Amino acid sequence: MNETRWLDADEQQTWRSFLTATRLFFDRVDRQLQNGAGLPHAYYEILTRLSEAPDRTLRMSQLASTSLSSRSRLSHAVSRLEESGWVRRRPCPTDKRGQLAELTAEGFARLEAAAPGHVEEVRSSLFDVLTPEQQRSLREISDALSAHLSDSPLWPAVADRRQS
Amino acid sequence: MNETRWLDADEQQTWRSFLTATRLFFDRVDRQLQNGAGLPHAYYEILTRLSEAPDRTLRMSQLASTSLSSRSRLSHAVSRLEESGWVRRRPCPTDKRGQLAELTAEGFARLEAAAPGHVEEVRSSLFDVLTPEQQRSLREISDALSAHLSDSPLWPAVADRRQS
DNA sequence: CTAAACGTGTTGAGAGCTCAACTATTCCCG
DNA sequence: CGGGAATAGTTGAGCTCTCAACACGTTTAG
Repeated sequence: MNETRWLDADEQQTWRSFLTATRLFFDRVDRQLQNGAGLPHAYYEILTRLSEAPDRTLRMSQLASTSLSSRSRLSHAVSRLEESGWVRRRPCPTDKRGQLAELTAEGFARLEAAAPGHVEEVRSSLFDVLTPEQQRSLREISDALSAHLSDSPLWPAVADRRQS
Repeated sequence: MNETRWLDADEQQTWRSFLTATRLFFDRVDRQLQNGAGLPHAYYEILTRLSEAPDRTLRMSQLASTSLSSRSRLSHAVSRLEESGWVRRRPCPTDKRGQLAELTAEGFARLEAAAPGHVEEVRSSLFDVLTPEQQRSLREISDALSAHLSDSPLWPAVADRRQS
């Protein structure tokens, strides 16, 4: 291992501020959804991705990657969503290993009911706080990070993790 | 309730990209710490804040607010850290309700051992990916969000939550 | 001075997430 | 074709987090 490239004072500040901002922000989003719709944000995302898919149906693995979930997490989540009746599982006709997850009418209704409160929270806690210029910057920064992080695997490799 | 102010296409993109970036990034940070030091990031932060305090000691409530933790979470966390021997609890001399949390020598050593790997992850996954200009923007954006979010309470009010 | 309100910290139940192990199916290559 | 490797998804244990309820000390107002 080489010498550690420590953070200088400026970087420290940036890092802590970023940490604080994201924690506060996502806490609010999670909480709003939990209070307002009885749904954790991860579940809301799953329902959203399903709602946008053709036939409101996706393979589990597709759903896992688009909703940034591990397979395991998704599996647990869908089980719970199935118990609640928002999602239905069906075997995949073309691949006997596969499973399809389908958003039910009840699930869609639930999502529609939850959406306004959620969007309002995102708008008021994020967009309303930033200037248009800052919004553009945030977009660029996020794109850069996403691009970099999605194709640089952690360590050698991780077993049951993320995407296909 | 008023009409929902939905997100337009541009905002949608920004929002999703932000979501993706932060999820990927914090997943990596968490995982690096978990693998490299056997510590969740929240615990690392607690140890860090203690290490910076006078006598490496803080009141539980102080520690909760500086580490962005709820009281309850902190209480559980400190219990676990105490079992591991990284932290010690002592009654507060000036307020019989209070508790002081103190970082032990072992805890400090653990933190020192964990730090290089953690910093390297933050640097390579965050700072190395952004231009100096983007780093400045990120700082401004984060400051704006933090400022806004820390003094606008959620809903009417929330019981057992965050800071003093 | 006392009673109510408030502040500080803890606890236990319930939920979600991670990790590792496992089953079942499909792919690939000799 | 046959067998090993890769892929799809699930499961259960263990851990952390949240929420609500609680216990106890402190402050404040009548």
